[in-house]
Amino acid sequence: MKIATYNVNGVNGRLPVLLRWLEESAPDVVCLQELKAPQEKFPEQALLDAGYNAIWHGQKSWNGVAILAKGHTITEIGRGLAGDPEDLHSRYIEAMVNGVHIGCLYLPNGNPAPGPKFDYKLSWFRRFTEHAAKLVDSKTPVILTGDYNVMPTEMDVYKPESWVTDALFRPETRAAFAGVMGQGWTDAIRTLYPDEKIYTFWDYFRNAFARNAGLRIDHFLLNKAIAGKLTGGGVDGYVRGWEKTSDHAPVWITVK
DNA sequence: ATGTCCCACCCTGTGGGA
Repeated sequence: MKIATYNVNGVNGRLPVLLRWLEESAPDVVCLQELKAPQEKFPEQALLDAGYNAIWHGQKSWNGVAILAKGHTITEIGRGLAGDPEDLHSRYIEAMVNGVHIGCLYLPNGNPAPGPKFDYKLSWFRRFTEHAAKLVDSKTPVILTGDYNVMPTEMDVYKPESWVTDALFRPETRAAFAGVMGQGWTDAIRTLYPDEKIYTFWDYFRNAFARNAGLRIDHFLLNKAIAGKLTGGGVDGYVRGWEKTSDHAPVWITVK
């Protein structure tokens, strides 16, 4: 089974890019982030025409997450994280697909830091960590994937020294990510490529993609029940070079 | 400090978020 994550940065603005990539990459399951579309403006029919069922949690202007699947039923488990009834952002949705528990997340960016947006990022991270704790030892295979807005280590940043005060790379953020990992999750892409620079995001500014000035911020976390079934993975970086493309590239893994 | 792209509204430009 091939499972992908893709921060599309506007599911309607990027629809031609999304459909072209789905056709070429043919993932079985896709987690999308940054739909930037209200619930009623999700392009359900275009995706059905491409062969993909979908569930989604939309929001006007910002955020928004979706799970797509080809040839499999998507059984929703829930949306949103427990622990803060005031949090109305659409940043989490989870479902069972083909016997795998799939969590699709869009962790807050958190800039500028410090400040209320950074506080929100860390509190969202705490709630996510509590949720992950309940899943790591499950006998059901669990994959938590999406835009974590964290570069876990210096290897994941083209120029670490210029990012140390950024919300995506501050010590508190990296510590929060390490806290989740400490529960026993496997970072699938880093496990497959322990020594390589792997990026999943390149800023629109300053010609970042051409310079390969990238960040690795889209991750797959595998629980113990599925970590041993990982067979491959990669970044569809060529998609980042297309016209009208997202600032993220799709990332995927295969599991047996 | 800058850069670029999305979305929504004040709606053919502007502002917020990333």
